[in-house]
Amino acid sequence: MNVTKERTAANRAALVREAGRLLRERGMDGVGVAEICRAAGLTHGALYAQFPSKEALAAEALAYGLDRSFISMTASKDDRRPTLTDYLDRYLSRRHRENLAGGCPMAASASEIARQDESVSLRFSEGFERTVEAVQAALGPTRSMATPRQTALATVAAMIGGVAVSRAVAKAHPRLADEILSAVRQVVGEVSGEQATRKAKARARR
Amino acid sequence: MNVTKERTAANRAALVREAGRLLRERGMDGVGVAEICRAAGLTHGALYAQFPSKEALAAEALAYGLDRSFISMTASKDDRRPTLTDYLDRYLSRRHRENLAGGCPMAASASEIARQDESVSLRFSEGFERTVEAVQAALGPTRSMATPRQTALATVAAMIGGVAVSRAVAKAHPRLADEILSAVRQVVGEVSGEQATRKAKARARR
DNA sequence: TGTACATCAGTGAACGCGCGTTCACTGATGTAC
DNA sequence: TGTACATCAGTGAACGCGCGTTCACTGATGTAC
Repeated sequence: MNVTKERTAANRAALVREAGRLLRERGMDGVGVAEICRAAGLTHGALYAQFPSKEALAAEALAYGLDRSFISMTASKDDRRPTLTDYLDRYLSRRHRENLAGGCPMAASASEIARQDESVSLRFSEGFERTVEAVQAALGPTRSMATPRQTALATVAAMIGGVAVSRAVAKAHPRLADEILSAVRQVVGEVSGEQATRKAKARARR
Repeated sequence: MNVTKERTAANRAALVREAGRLLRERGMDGVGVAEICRAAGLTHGALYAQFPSKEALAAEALAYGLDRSFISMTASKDDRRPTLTDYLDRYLSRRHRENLAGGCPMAASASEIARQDESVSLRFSEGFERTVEAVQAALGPTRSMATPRQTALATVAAMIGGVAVSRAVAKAHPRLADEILSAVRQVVGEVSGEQATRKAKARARR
């Protein structure tokens, strides 16, 4: 070896990290292995010492990105457990919308996953399920006929859809993009039994 | 010319139709101009007599697909105006999820639009706005703090997200895919003030 | 601890391939007379 | 109506290009003695 075990592990981590970033930003066919390897400080041939194919790297990058995004969404705030309000504020924010490269892979790639193979669908499913469970655990009391599970599933689907659609219209209609985020934020907050605060009521009036 | 004006118009229409179908199915980089032209019964060079580039064809195909999808969602049923229930049943159905090629382009391509240029974002925005207006016009009475506009925006975002996410998990977890569709169907129905029927109550219990 | 050598992560040239686009050409259509 | 000819949609070979992957090679690391 011309590198230590530590160096090898660091190189592999860099490949996964940079692949995730670039794939979220440009999509599976929008970025080549050469560029991913360059971003990780390697030449293109190096990839195949660690992964059997670009697709395998993409699957691992997706899993890693889902982990990071989940951790970031559920991270403590001021040393207290984050509430549903925190989840929604973080996810349905302009900041998240503008952070395609570093944001949630589900919002970045939702409609492309259906075209990848099953291993990618599996990683996506795991990330989605985990998020649904976290949201379900944070639900407040609702007057809905739906079960908590149904409410959580619909909430997460709406969050992902909200960010994806907001991004899709952002170039042509930035104001509509903001309107979508705040509408989903408001309606999902109500649906999921978020505690009604003065802030929430003010938001509704916007 | 070696074709009549009628033939030329028919060829152009076939290009737009087949491009839409293939692009929804495989994405912008998943299908080449040669295959699109072949599907339309032409050779690859013919495209450039009608469109300046593949991207221009894709933008027109998106607009055409949005029209078709909108017409199909808002089509009369048994000679009466479709209700919100009809919209939701049609959109959030297994049939729609499985019909990637012929379904709504917003669900098929949501997360890819953000990476295309502004002309594509503009077409998407128009289709989205039109759908939001149709849904808003069909809303029932709600007890929400949200405005009708906000409710409609969130409803359409959730519909798109629901179908996209359901497709993303379908390969690995078909049961979860069904669960997502019916959860979004149930919760969105309540949120948008759908008239509570015996059927809706039965759906809630599922 | 010192020496000999096997390992294998990483290099970079090369592979075949399909991509989007260009272009000289064809020939039936549509038009001018 | 009949004739001459300009038009231009469509053809198919060719273009340069970047893609994912392969492979012979390098050489410092890690290991066996």
